[in-house]
Amino acid sequence: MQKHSCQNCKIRSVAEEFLSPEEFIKLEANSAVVDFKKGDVIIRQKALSLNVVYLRTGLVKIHMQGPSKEKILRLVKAPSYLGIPTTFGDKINNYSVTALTDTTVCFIDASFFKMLTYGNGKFAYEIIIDLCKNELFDQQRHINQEQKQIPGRVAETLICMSEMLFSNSTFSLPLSRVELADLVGTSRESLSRILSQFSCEQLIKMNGSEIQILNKERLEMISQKG
DNA sequence: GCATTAACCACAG
DNA sequence: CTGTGGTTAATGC
Repeated sequence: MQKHSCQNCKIRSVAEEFLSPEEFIKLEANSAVVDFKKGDVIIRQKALSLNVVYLRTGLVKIHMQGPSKEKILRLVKAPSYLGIPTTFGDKINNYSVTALTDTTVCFIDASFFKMLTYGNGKFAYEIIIDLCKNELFDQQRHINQEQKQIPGRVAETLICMSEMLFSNSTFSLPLSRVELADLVGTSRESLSRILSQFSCEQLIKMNGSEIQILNKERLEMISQKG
């Protein structure tokens, strides 16, 4: 186990700004830093949940095995808490979290994390803010996926990745085609076709996992009208 | 009916 | 693993 100091941590969460020195000492005693490699499962669906995770560095996918196929719910980049809903809301994890890059996380004992929220309103408030933002984001994406056609969903996903994840019009897809399809909510084949279609129309440039957005305006139009 | 959309299958690189 | 072509089912005009 890595040695760590929570109070001196350079990537503390917003909520942690409201912790007292005593709480930091307790947090330190109730948490552990762990490194994961790309592809490692950090939180496993159907496993007992005994901790909350704080993603310190790296990128992960939150995904869920549905009745028929796998669904990627959301990509999350550090820093962020992971697994709060499933730890507070159920004993058993409702979803998995898998590393898309090498990552460093902090496991925090669930009952201790609950104690923190009982005793520190400002800490809890920041956690709630975070959860609410995520819920709004999920609702928005859910309704978009429900009501847009596949080109619109793909365009939206590409723009979202470019803006929210990489802040760059050129980026390296952290997902395979199958995973991207699971994120967009379509088949691998349909996704593949849409991408090559976008590429033909000079909306994007693509080789392998490298994507460059060439015509964002047009992509946004496609995203809008679904 | 006819056109469009998207999933499923098969196969090739 | 990924791209493409053919086929099929559902939906809308």
